[in-house]
Amino acid sequence: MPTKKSTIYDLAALANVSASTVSAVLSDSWRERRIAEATALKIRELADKHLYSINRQASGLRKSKSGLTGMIIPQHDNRFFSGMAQAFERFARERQWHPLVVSTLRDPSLELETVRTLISYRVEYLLITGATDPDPVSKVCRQHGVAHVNVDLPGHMAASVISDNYWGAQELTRELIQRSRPRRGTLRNRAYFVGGLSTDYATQRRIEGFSDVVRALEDAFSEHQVDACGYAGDLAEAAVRKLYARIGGLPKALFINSTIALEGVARFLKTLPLEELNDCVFGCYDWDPFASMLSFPLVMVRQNVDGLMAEAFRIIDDGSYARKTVVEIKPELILP
Amino acid sequence: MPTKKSTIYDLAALANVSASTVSAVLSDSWRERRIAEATALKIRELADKHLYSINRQASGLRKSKSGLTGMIIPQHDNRFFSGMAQAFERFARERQWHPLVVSTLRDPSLELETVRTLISYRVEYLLITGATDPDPVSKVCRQHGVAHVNVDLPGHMAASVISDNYWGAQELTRELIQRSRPRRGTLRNRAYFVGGLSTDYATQRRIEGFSDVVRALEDAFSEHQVDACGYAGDLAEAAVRKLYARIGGLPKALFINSTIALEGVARFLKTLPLEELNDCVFGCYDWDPFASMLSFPLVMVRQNVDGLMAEAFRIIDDGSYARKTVVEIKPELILP
DNA sequence: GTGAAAGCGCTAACAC
DNA sequence: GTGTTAGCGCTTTCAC
Repeated sequence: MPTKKSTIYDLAALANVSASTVSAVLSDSWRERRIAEATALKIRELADKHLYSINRQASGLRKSKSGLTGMIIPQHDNRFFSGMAQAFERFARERQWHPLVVSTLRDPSLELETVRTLISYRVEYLLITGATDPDPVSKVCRQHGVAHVNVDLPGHMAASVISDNYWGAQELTRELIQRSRPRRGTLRNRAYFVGGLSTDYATQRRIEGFSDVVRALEDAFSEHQVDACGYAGDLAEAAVRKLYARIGGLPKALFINSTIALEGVARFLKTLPLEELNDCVFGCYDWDPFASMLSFPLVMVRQNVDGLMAEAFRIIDDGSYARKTVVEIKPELILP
Repeated sequence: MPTKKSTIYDLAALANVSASTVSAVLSDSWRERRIAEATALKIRELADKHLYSINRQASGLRKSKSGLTGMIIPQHDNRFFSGMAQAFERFARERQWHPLVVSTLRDPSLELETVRTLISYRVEYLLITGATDPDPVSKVCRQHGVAHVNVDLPGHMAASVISDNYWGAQELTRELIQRSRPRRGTLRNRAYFVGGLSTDYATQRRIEGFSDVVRALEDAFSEHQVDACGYAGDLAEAAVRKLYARIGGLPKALFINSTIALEGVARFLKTLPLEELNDCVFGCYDWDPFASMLSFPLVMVRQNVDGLMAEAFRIIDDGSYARKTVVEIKPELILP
């Protein structure tokens, strides 16, 4: 078992050729160099026999290319972002790039640090996905000439590909209101929005979509119909409990802004009798296979993970990443 | 905006010192070299001003170290593996290693190819997680002297850290049988196992745990109580539908071998009246927050992601990865 | 306290 | 058809 790694020089010595010949054979430039078939074969054999593995640190250094392409995401353990990671790998592999996915835990300083690290490894492209603070990250990338695209959350310094949150929220709200039945009591005869953070761009757009549709289809809209209580399940649970107490029961429709919020809401709903649940229409922005099987009917919005990635790669492919465009990709409504 | 990257030579020229001085200042060996505080400060300033970013291809090449540590997983978009990825990153960061997570799609040839690529980038450690065929991968790692541990699925050529599937299946089965109520009809008065692949080590162990407990607590056990129909939801759905037809209703207890199988089973169960569901006890090996909120009560097994990773890193830390030990980590039973 | 120089493993221009 | 050579950007030994 050879413990010391073999290099092209070792192979060159064994084959009685020079290192450049070995290099040419082992990359794919050997046809142009018109190297003898026999020489090539011999070198290939030796490489196999001696378990040669190219040192990409060396070849990357020499070529000023790493072959690496990176993506940062907030977290791996999340349906949406792990789906994005999966799609990212597929698109990267199609292009023979080596994908690197790293999570940055919604921490702006970790986002920056991670991107700096990726740059020090000389990644050639970078997808900034769901970054809390995309612009400083973008700045670092630009300064180092790294092609990059913002995904999911838009920035002001590079092209962005995001979900069409406004449209998705409008569709969901329309569906909820159409499915709902009139209720006694002004307060309960309304649609309500719960979850997310109003500092968050995506949440803002969804609230806009929600309120615009409510204003259009119903007689009135009040600020009290929106509670951007945060993303955590516990917060959403508390928010809905409070709402229930305030308006004296469930409203006719409830827009829940993320599956994580839905987890909390569902915990509260489990404490209520079934008849009450069947009198309210629930909607969730984001999709989960099990959520669609809960005991109450639920309209869900599924983001177009593939569409987002395809567009991000299209932008990188055609070199338009420096243009500060924002492309919005429509999500899909999933009926119960 | 400086488009050309600056090197230690550029900084050296600007600071009127040599490249080796810059290098010492920018790594952390400058105290030992007793470099003047003033020199160090000046160099730091220049580095910041000129956006210096170390070239890790070069430094790695020189030091024969990459600072990289890799993990392969079957897929990102899976609760268990994405949880593993998240934990992996945490443990790697604690050690100042740079984590690389790549998915290999349960494809043995992609597993090999990916590991070869990671090795060509000179990763220093490797976690082989859920690999379909761990031994060839292990072989490549050994040949190149890369420290590695099998995780989730065991191999024969390196240390392995896996879930205690036998124990978990026993616990789950015991719980199911204890919670179940006797049924009329021999066939329906039994516990059944559905999902997974019998070629898969984890499934085998779970079937052993299941059948051993059934034999111990019930009068009899038959091969017909087990249907390792595959992992896909559709297959599990069909399997349960067939079982339902064969035994004339739901059994008294059902062991579902993965959340993905549960998705399919739940689709079938939704077509049945609630009373029928409440007469059967359901168990799922693997955990999902929404699954625990389905309309029928469900006992779940949650694998100890943190425990698995902690053990894998312990093995790497203490250098015992070459010993072919198999460590089993107990999962946790989640009652409805 | 700092500089000079060698070399990590590879590629590519040029030579013959 | 293949060899020679000069770096890519960094670290580290040795020198003073």
